[in-house]
Amino acid sequence: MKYNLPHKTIERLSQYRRALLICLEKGQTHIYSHEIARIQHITAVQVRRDLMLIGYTGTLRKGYNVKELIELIGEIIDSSEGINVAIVGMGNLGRALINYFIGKRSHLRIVASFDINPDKIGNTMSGVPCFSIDDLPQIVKEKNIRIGIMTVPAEFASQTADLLVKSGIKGILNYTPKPVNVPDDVYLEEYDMITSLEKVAFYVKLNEQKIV
Amino acid sequence: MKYNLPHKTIERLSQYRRALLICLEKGQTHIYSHEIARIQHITAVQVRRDLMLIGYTGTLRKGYNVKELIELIGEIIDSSEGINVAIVGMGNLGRALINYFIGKRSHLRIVASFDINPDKIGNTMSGVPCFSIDDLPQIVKEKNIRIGIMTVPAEFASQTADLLVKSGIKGILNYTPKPVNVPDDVYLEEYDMITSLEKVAFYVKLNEQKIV
DNA sequence: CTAAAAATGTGAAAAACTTAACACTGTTAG
DNA sequence: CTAACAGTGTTAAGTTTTTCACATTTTTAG
Ligand SMILES: NC(=O)c1ccc[n+]([C@@H]2O[C@H](COP(=O)([O-])OP(=O)(O)OC[C@H]3O[C@@H](n4cnc5c(N)ncnc54)[C@H](O)[C@@H]3O)[C@@H](O)[C@H]2O)c1
Ligand SMILES: NC(=O)c1ccc[n+]([C@@H]2O[C@H](COP(=O)([O-])OP(=O)(O)OC[C@H]3O[C@@H](n4cnc5c(N)ncnc54)[C@H](O)[C@@H]3O)[C@@H](O)[C@H]2O)c1
Repeated sequence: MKYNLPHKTIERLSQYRRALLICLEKGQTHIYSHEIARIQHITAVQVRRDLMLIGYTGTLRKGYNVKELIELIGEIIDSSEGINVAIVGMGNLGRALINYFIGKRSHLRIVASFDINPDKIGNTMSGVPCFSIDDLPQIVKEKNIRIGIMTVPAEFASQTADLLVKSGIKGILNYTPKPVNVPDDVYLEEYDMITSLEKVAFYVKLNEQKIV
Repeated sequence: MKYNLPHKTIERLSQYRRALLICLEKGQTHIYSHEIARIQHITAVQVRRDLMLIGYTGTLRKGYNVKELIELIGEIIDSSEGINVAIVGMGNLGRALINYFIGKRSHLRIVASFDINPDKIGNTMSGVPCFSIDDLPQIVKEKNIRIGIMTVPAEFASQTADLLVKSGIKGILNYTPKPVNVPDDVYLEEYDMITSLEKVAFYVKLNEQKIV
C-alpha cells in the first residue's frame, strides 16, 4: 500500500462508493465534489481532499467520472481476492445482517455462520450455512475466513472473541455491547447502538437548551 | 449546559457508563482510569482528560467512584425528563433493535413503532405498539416523541425522514444505507454496517501487507 | 520517618483532521 | 474574442483531539 490514508478518509471512501453506486445505477456518469459532499453532509473541500489523497483527478467543469472513481476506490480499500467473512450468533441481529449484506459487495463474502443452538445449526439462510460453534476453528481454516462478525449474547462476547482469534481470524466486528480484547495483529471494530442513540439524545437536548 | 464537550468525549462518556454499569453490577465500587482505558481500548490519559472535562475528581490512589461517576455522566448526557423514541420500519432490524434497547436505559423510552404493512400494525413487541405510518404525525405529537430511528427499506429513506421532520421530531438515527437530508435544527446520525465491515477488511488487508 | 511506588490532574506539545484561500483551467454568454 | 463563471487541486492556516510530561498526593515498605 503506497498510501497512508487517514482513518476518517477510509470511512468516507466507503461512503462515497455507496453513493456513487447509486448514481451509477441511475445512469449518472459524472458527479461534482459538492454533490458528493451534500449527500454525505460534509464539505466539497473535504471530498476533493480525500480524492487528492488517493490520487484521483477529475475533469475540470465536469467533475468526477462515477465509474472510474468507484473502481479506484475499490482498488484502494478492497483486497483484490476478496475476503471471507463469518457471522457468529444467528439471532435477530445476525439474521438481519446476513439479509442486508448478502450480494451487496462482491469482495465481502459471508461464507458461514455459527450458533450454539441445535435448532439453527444445519440451516441455510440467504445461501449462508449455519455451523456449530464447536466446528468454528476447523471451518475458519477450511474456508479461509479472515473476518468475524460477533452477534452473540453479551455474556459470550469474550469467549467468542477468544475463539475467533485462536482460530486465526484477523479482523473482528463486534456488535455485542461488551468490549472484547484481542491481540495487536487482529483489527477490532466495535459498535453499540445505544451509544449512537445516546449521542442523538444528547444533541437533541443541547439544541433545545440553546433555543431556550 | 455549562460544558462544551468534544463530540468524541460524548461518545466515550456513553461507553464509559456502559462499562461502569457492568462494574456496578459486579459490586465493584472504585475503578482506575487505566482500567476504564483498557476496557475501551484507549489510553488512561484520555479517560482522565474526559473526566476532567466533565469536572469529576477521583480519589488519589483509589480511582473513581463507580456509582458517582455513573450518576454524573447521566446528569451530563441524559435529559432529566428522559426522551421518547420511535422506531420506523418493523422488519428484521427494527425488531432486533427493540429487543435490544428495551429496558436498557431508563431515560430512552421507545414508546412506539411504525410500519406500512397491515400485518404488523396493531401488534405489540416487547411492550411497544406498532402503528400505521399514516398515523405517525399524530402519534408523535400525542406521545411527545422527539427521536426517530429509521429501519425502513432504503428506497423509503428520504420520505420517511421528511415525514419525521414534518411531524416535529428533533433527532434521527438513520440505519438505512441511504443518506437523508434534514434541516439544521434536527440532529442526524447515520450508520451503515457495510462501512464498518469495509473498514475492518481494509485494515486486515493492510496488516497482511505490512507483514509481507 | 523517609523513600519509592502508584495513582490523579493538567498545561503544553504533538498529531490528526478540516477549512480557507486561491491559482488554475475549461466553458459559456455576450 | 473575451470576460465572467464554475469547477478542480493544493498549500497553508486553523481547529480539534490526543498524547506527553510532570507536579501533586496518598499509600506502602523499609
Ligand atoms: N438486537 C439488536 O439490535 C442489537 C443491537 C446491538 C447489539 N446487539 C447485541 O447483539 C447480540 C445479539 O443480539 P440478538 O438480538 O441477535 O440476540 P439473540 O438472542 O436473538 O441472538 C443470539 C444468538 O446467539 C446464539 N448463541 C448464544 N450463545 C452462543 C455461543 N456461545 N456461540 C454462538 N452462538 C451463540 C443464540 O443461539 C442466538 O441464536 C447481543 O449481544 C445484543 O446485545 C443487539
Ligand atoms: N438488516 C440489517 O442488518 C441491516 C443493516 C443495516 C442496514 N439495514 C437497513 O435497514 C433497513 C431495514 O432492514 P431490514 O432487514 O429490517 O428490512 P426488512 O425488509 O426486514 O424491514 C423493513 C420494514 O419496513 C416496513 N416498511 C416498508 N416501507 C415502509 C414505509 N414507507 N414506512 C414504514 N415502514 C415501512 C416493511 O413493512 C418492513 O416491515 C433497510 O434499509 C436495510 O438496508 C439493515
